[in-house]
This record gives sequence, structure tokens and C-alpha cells, in this order.
Amino acid sequence: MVLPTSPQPVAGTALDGLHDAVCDWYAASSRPLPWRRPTTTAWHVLVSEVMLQQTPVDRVAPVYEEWIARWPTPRALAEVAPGEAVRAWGRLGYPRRALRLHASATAICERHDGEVPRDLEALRALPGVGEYTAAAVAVFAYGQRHAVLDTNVRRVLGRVLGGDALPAATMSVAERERARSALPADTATAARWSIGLMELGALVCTARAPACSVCPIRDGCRWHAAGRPAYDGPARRGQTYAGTDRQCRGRLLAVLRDAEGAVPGSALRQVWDDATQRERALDSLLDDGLVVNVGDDEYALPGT
DNA sequence: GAGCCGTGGGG
DNA sequence: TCCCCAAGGCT
Repeated sequence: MVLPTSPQPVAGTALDGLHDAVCDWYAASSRPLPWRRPTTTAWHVLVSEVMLQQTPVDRVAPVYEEWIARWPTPRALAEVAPGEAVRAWGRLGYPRRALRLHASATAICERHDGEVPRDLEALRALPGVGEYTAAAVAVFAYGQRHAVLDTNVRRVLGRVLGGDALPAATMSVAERERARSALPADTATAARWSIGLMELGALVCTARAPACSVCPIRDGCRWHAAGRPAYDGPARRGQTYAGTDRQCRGRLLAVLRDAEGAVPGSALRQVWDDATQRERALDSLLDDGLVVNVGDDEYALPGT
């Protein structure tokens, strides 16, 4: 008999009940999303996770299908110009993600022989892959045991374990530790728990109108037991958009995306009146590498 | 660590 | 209508 070298969860605790309830609920109620097919590869998972950063599932699905059909491997994507990735990104938003995915494909070919790395730190080193996405790939593609803390999981755990309506703006060490402690000891169970929590947050324990009446872990939820108290933290910053540089960048890039090749500056001037802001936005797009100058007052997506 | 980076749908 | 937000990451 080997003594545990670190604290192990005690069998038969309330946590075990939560684990079972969430895993059972997921088995019965999860959505058949395109990236959950048996044929899904680690590369497909990475593509889906980056697309899903701040973009709803319904809008991601069709673009994801196009991407994996066209670029089924990192090498396939790395072989085309980055501008092709930006164009195929369509209107998912935050188009720098397309550029980063292309850069990740290149890095995976150069550093990992074309295979998406399994190691958390190697994943984290890829452009556009942060703490969440690295854990998501490690868990969803490779079945490892890590806490996967996206906005859904943070909200669910915050309610169930913390009794809070909504998670704090920034993640604390204590929050990470709480999530880690709540992981099932068994690796395969932990992976199902992680994806189950995420799905629960997306379908039941939502931000606006949580459906506690159908929640599989309502009875173990601190927030529900406390009468679902309202969020009492600091006011959250609404993201302004109309008239901002972001909107201007979006307009300019849409012109490039919808054109065959290079576009004259006049076409860009047409979609935004404020010259100062327009030039500032164009400069930032050039800085980001989303747009390149291909001649006198001519612009294009990179490499196209 | 606050602010920035797109887009569209629902309450 | 307006506001909020939806599987974050980077500086």
C-alpha cells in the first residue's frame, strides 16, 4: 500500500455526489456539437476552442466545418497564406485569432513535427493559446486531468461552491485552487466533469436566467440555498462599440475580406467618414499584420 | 491589471 | 431601443 503524497479527496463526500450528478447529466443532456464527434482530432479541438473564444456556438459551427474540411491538419493551414485564414474567418469577430491560429499551425509544424502538443506549457506557448485554451485542449483532446476555467465553469463553481451570483472580473489564486480541489481524483472522470460543468453553464446555469428547476446539482448549490442573492460586486464595464476604432477596423477589414485581391484606398475611405479615426484604424490593422500595403494606396490581406 | 480587440442575437 | 453578453488573450 502506497501512502498518498498529497491530499486526496475522501471517498463518499458531497463532492462525489456532485461529480456523479454532473457526469450523468452530461451523458444525458449534452449537445451533439461538431467538435464532439468521435473523429475529432486535437487540431480540430484547438481550432474550435480558439473560434469559441468570445463567440457563440451557433455562429462558430458553420465556420468550423469549413475550416476543418479545408485545413484538416496544422500543416494544411501552415501551407497557405495567413490572409486566407483571415478571409475564411468571416464574421466571427476578433480576426487576430485567425492570424494566431495560422501562426500556431506554423509553430506546431516547426516545433512539434505537425502534432498538437499534449503538454500544458507547450500548448500555452502557442500564439492565441492562453490558460483556458491550453487546458481545454489538454482535457478535451487528450483526456488529461486539469481544471478548465472558462466563464461558464467559473460561474457554475462560483455559485455552487462559493454562493456568488457571478464570478469576479479577474481570477484569483483561491479560485484556481478551489477548482483544482474540486476535480475528481480519477483522470477520465475529471475530464467528463470539466466538460460537463462547461455544458451545464452554457445550458442551465446561465448568466441571465439560470434554470435552477432543472439543474442536476441544485440541491448542492450554495447560491441556490442562499436564495439566489444578486451580484454584489463592482459594476462591470459594458463594452462600447458604436463609433469606436473597433467598429472602424471591422468595416475596413470587411472590405478586404469581401474583395478578390488588392483594394484601392478609395474603397476603404468609402466605408468610414472620419479620416483621423480611419487612418488610425488602418495603421493598427497594418501593425497587427491583418492588412498589408501592396503598392501606392493599395491594400490586401497578408499574402493574398 | 485595466483596456483593448468584432460581431450579432436575445431579453 | 438599448444593453448585455458569448468556450479569452495580449499588452
